Amino acid sequence: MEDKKILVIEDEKPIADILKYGFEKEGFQVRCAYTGSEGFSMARREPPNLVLLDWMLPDINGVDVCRMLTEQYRIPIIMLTARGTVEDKLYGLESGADDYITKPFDLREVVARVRTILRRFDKVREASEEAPLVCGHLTVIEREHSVYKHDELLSLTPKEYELLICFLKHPRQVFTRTALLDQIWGYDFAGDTRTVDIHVQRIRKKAELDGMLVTVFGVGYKYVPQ
Amino acid sequence: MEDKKILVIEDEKPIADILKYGFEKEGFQVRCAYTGSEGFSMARREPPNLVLLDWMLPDINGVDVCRMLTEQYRIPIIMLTARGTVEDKLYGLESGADDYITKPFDLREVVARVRTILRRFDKVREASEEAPLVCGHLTVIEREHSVYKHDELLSLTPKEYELLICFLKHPRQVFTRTALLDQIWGYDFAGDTRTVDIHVQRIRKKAELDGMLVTVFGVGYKYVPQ
DNA sequence: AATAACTTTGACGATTCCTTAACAAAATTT
DNA sequence: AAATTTTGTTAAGGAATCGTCAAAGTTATT
Repeated sequence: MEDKKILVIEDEKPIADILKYGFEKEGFQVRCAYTGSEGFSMARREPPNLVLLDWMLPDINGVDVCRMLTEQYRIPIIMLTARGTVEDKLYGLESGADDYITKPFDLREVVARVRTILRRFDKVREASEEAPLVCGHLTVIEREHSVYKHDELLSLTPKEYELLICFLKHPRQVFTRTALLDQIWGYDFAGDTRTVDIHVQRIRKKAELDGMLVTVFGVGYKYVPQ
Repeated sequence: MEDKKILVIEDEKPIADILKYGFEKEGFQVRCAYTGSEGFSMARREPPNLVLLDWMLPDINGVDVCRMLTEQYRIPIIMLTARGTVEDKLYGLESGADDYITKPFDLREVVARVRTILRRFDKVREASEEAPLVCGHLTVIEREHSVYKHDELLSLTPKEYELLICFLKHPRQVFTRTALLDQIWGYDFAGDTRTVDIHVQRIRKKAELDGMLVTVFGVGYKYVPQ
């Protein structure tokens, strides 16, 4: 399901337990810390995807933990606060938290907000960060719209590029010619399905995918790594 | 782009218009209903992929509409509520809504949540369809159009593949040759029924199904596991 | 407007697959 | 037990699909 890691920093064990239970039920991996320093070291040892941070902690102020975390890592943080004044909330947000939730909270609301924030971060990372797609001797950097074959930049036409990406992103999945036409050319394409063949051949040559871009006789094509 | 259908049930026309505008800009198909009963009948006539449902409606309570919808169809619902208490939120969620959004809302957040929920629903549907079909020493992954015999990929022709799938999906059921011709070759096939025999023999060899793909003398063939 | 780049089509050979025919083997009936 | 029907097996011609090339058509660029 999901495999995002959540770190809960909360000194009231019952609340920490509720959060742990609720998020694990939704498929998250959860670890709990009961003091600020403990939480900080856990975050450093194994950076989670998101931190749920209590405002009031026995040793360090939650806001300070938040600052420490955001200074070193770019991990999204949600602050848990007792029902407070607007000033408190502003203070929390200024310290670097991405959202805040007031106690008592609705567990499903917390999960929903966590999902929203994680998704936002994924989007940002997809767009800005280099998450190259490496498939054997091919490396795709979508941000650059470029494909490298052993460090050599391939010059692909638009259709070739989209087709290749589609195959590389869905290894082993069979695509019929009409499915590829629908997906890449658009649902209103009226031409011959043999058009796909031609592009597949060109990709095979340019990207040296002869044995890996496999013909499934009578069905279509699929990309089989290795 | 996307071709998901959204149904907005909201009596305040300005809000419905904003939602319609926002989602259509993102490529969704949007239809609006201004009363609960109207919305219910629209959902029944042409089931949307997701419903945005106002909590306060002139004729029926939003929660009741939600119940009516979730009882009959498995359509995800997002409740739109005025800023309410935790109890209200819980009430809404318990009535079967998948998420709730408090007014005034940020249009982009609404779109984001809708996307999240639609994606989650797609995942669930995909997962149930994509579960590999395991039959003794054979494993079928339809998405890949591949059949494994003890981790060895079999190379099957189109007719062989379709025949095998048909047998594996209906264990112990007898198929006459004409039934198989109708189903796999098509109702307009004019050839000899012996064609089926040939393919059955080839499947027996390739998939090592000698004792399991059984001849029912004078009738046809059936697959008997074990 | 002219050029270049890309996409699409048509044709033809190569490959794979399907079907038929013929005969042997097995099961059922006479 | 012989005859008849049904099924298993093999081989080969024919049909469908695919790979490839060249060229025409389209779109973008200069």
